[in-house]
Amino acid sequence: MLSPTAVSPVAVRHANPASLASAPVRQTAARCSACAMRHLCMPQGLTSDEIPKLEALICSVRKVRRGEALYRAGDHFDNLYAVRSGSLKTLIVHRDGREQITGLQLAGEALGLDGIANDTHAFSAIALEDSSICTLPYAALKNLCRETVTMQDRLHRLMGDQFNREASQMMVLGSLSAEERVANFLLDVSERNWQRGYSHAEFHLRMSREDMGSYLGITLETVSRILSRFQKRNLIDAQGKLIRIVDIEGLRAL
Amino acid sequence: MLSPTAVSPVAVRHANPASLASAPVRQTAARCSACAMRHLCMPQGLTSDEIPKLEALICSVRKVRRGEALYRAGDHFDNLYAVRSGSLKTLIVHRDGREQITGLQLAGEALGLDGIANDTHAFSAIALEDSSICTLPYAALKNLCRETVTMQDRLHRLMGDQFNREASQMMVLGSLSAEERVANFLLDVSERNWQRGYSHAEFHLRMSREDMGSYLGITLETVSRILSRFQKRNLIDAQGKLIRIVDIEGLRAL
DNA sequence: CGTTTCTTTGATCTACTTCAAGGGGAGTGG
DNA sequence: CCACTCCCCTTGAAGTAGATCAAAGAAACG
Repeated sequence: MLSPTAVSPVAVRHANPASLASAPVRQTAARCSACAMRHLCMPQGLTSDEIPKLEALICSVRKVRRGEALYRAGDHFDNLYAVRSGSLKTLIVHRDGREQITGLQLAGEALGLDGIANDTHAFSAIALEDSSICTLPYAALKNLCRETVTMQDRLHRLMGDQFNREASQMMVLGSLSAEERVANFLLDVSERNWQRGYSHAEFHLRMSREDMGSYLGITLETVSRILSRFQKRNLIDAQGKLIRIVDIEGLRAL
Repeated sequence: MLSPTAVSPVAVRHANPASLASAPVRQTAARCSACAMRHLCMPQGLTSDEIPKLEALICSVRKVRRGEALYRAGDHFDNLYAVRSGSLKTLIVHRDGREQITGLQLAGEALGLDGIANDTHAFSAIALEDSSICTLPYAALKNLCRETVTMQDRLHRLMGDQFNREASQMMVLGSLSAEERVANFLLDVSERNWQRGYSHAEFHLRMSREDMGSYLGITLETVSRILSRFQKRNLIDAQGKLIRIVDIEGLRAL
C-alpha cells in the first residue's frame, strides 16, 4: 500500500487521514454497509465488549444537500462527524468576506475538529454534493476515551493527523508553484480515494475551479489553465469535474 | 483582555494559544517561577489532589542552544514540550530541500504535537535562541487524561487550538497580500507576547527575515521592504530584530 | 577585530492576477 | 423532449505584486 508520503511531494506523513479508526483498509471501506462510522471506529484493536459502547455513541445519520451547511462558523460545537457518503468542503470566512477553503472531506473522512478548542466551530462545513453524515457526540466520545485506551489513542491520532494534514497544506501554500500545487492536490485526492476503496485513477472532484483555487491559494483561471496544460501534456484527462489521472509519475515529477 | 480575534485579521478564534492550561493569565505568567509548565498546567480547575500528579509528570528541563534542534523530523515521538524560556521555530523539510516554517513558539507555548499522528515527528523544532524546555512524557500524560476530565479537556483544547492556529495560517498564506501577512504576523506575536505578560508593543523577534518570509510564504527581501515601508508610515519602529509597534490600529487596518 | 551572516535597497523580470468575452453543461420549465 | 437560463469553465490579453538578481551596509559572533 502506498503511503500518502509517497504520493504527496509534501513531506508530512499522514498515518490515517481517516478518522476515529486506524486506516480503514481498502477492502473494509469497499464493503462498507450501513454506516461508515461502524467500520471507521471498529477496526483492529477494540475488544468485543468495547464495540457496543462505541456503536451506542453513533446517534444519528444526517443528510445534507448540496450547498447546505453541516455546521457554520460560530455554531456551538457538540459533535464530530464522519462522511458516510458524498463530500464536503470546510472553509474560514474572513471578516472582509474573503473565504479560504481549508479542506476537502471525502467519504470515510472525519470533520468537526475545528470546534474543539472553543466549543464553537471555527470553520463552516458545506456539502459539495448531497451527502450523508454520521454524528458522534463529542461529550460521549470523551467519556469513552477515558475508559478505553484504544479509543483515546484513536482520537488522538485523528487529531494529530488532521494537524499534520494542515501543516502539509501550509507547505503547499507557502512554498509550491501553482503547477506544483495543482499536481499535489490531484495526487492527494487520488490517494485518498484509493485508500477508501475507490479508483486511484479516476474520480469526480465536486469542488468548483474556484473552490480548488481558494484551497490552493490561486485563482480559478490559473487552476483551469493548469488543468488544460496538464491535459495537453497527457498527464491527466479532465472533463469538467471528472478527472482521470493518466500519468501519475509525471504528476509526481513536477 | 483583547481576544486574539480582535488582533488578527484572520477570523479563527484561538482560545488559549498556550498549552496544557487554560490561558495562563497575564499575572500568572509574569511571576512565573521555576518552570513555566507548573503554571501552565496548574491553573483553574484542577483539584488539589490532581496537582501533584501533574507535577510528577514533568520529568526534566532541557536546554537547547540557539540553532540546535529540540527534535527533528523523523525522530521518535515521546514527549510534548513547553517552552520555559526562549523561543523556537518548527519547520517541515520538503524532499527537494525547500523548507517551510510552520510555526513560532514563544515562552509559555507548547510544541511537539506533530508527533502524535505517527509516533514520529513530522516537524523539526529549532531553537531561535538559547532556550529551556519542559518535557512532558506523552504516555504518562495520556494516562493522566484518562483519570482526570480536566486534564483530558485541557489536552484536547491544546490540540484543537493548534489546529485552529494552523488553519488561521492557511488563510494567511492562501488569501492575504504580502503586506497583510506581515502586519498580521506582527500583531499575532504582539498579542501572544502580551498574553504571557510581556510587552504588547515591543519585543525581540528572533526569527531572521528569511524565517519570517518562509513562514509567511514570501521572500526575505519582501519582508524587509515591507518592514521598511511600515516604518516610513510610522506603523512600527524596527531596529533589526527589536520590533516596536507604534500604531497598532494602523496595522490592524491593513 | 576581523569574518561571517543578516539586512536593506535598487533594478529587472516573470508568474500569476485581473479583466474580458465566448462556450458548454446541467438543471428547469414549458 | 426541447429550449432557456444560469452557472461554471476556458481562453486570451494586459497589468502587477512579488520574485530574482545584485551589491553594499550593518549586526552578530568567535
